[in-house]
Amino acid sequence: MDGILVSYRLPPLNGLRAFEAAGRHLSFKLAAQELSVTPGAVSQQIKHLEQILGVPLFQRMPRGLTLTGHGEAMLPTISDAFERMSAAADAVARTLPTKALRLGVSPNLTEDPHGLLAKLANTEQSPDYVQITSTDDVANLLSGALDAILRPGPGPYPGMHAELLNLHQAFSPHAQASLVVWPGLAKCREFLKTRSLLGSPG
Amino acid sequence: MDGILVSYRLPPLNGLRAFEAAGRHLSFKLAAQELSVTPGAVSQQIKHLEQILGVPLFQRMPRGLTLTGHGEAMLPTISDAFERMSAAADAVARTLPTKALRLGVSPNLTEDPHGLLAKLANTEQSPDYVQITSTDDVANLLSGALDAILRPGPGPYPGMHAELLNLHQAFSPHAQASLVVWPGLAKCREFLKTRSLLGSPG
DNA sequence: CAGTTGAGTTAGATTTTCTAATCTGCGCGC
DNA sequence: GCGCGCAGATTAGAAAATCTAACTCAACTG
Repeated sequence: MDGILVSYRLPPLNGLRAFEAAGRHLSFKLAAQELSVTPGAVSQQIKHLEQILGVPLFQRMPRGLTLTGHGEAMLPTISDAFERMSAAADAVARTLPTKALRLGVSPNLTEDPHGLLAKLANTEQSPDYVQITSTDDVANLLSGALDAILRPGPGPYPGMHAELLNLHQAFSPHAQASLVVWPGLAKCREFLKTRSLLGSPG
Repeated sequence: MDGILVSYRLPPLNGLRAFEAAGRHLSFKLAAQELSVTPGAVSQQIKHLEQILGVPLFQRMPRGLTLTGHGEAMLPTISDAFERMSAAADAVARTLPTKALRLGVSPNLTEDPHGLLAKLANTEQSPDYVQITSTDDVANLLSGALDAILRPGPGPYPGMHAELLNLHQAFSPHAQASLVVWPGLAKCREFLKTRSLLGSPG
């Protein structure tokens, strides 16, 4: 009958996440891209958060965003808190979700005249520790469906570990490509082996 | 075509919330109580989180819980991050969600022989700044449906601002009651007025 | 002035999350 | 030693949160 339990008040966490991304980009559109949803979803989440808090966080202009004083006051702490959570979770999470590194390769790179992809996928040069999929979509990293992605060009990929490689036997039409992985996987054996199969640091 | 956007990886936030509460209480049941859900929901959320992270966070015994090494490593940082978020949001949130203080009064106190409740609710002594509901349920505070709750007995109400009052014209059968509010509302005008109407510091 | 861009809004679909009921294993008291 | 109670697991189905898709609006662009 006794022992009333309460804890600190917490606004909707997904709304906070949307706020944090939108505040960082100062754009609902970019935030939506980062979160792999539509801008409308971000708009709704943030509107909901603002209703709960009772204060507006953004000043909407027909084109672009500004943080209100409240938003500006809140953003650094929220960003920081998410970063800490992310770091804590990464430190604990199993480094490799499966026994093999699940690698997505950009379709632009699969026009492969030298068969490097095929080698990676099928020959003894590509043992069990790498699984290849033909995809370009960074969302696969975010969702955890893939561990790494190989894409032409240098990036940037803020928040991820990305290495620009000189591909060993050039994938046409690109000589260089970025190998992008979760930061936590940058030192894992499967990643290092795969990297050396693909090329050398550029 | 360019401008790939990624951010830090983040496990399911609601799962983290459940983990944090369960880790603090070392009990799914108490965590569920704190979060105003059933223990089954907590169990599911945490199982999901463990699947995403790829590591177990709790060691389940038929009776009671233990944190695994991973859980123990993660808990302090996660708790800390939630506290920071909560503080940042509280600092920014409007102190009073509506113009009136929405007060819940324990049904145990409504057997009110002296009509103080009625006075509060209906007479000129209770102006527009207080709205009374007959309820006991702390979940109404957590959900934001109410701003304050008056309950017999001393608490404790960890994380909330609670004041033990000697009720002015004793509510039967209790002479003392706790006025429990969100910490952010402890200094607001409507709260102070309502408190003085109810009683004096005990 | 037409075209583009970014944000708001809505209804309906989808997915997530919760509940309620049942099951399991262990400790405790009688 | 043997029910009884307690805490957690599990499930199907219900409920709620969230997302999308389509459209609107306002301002900047050339």
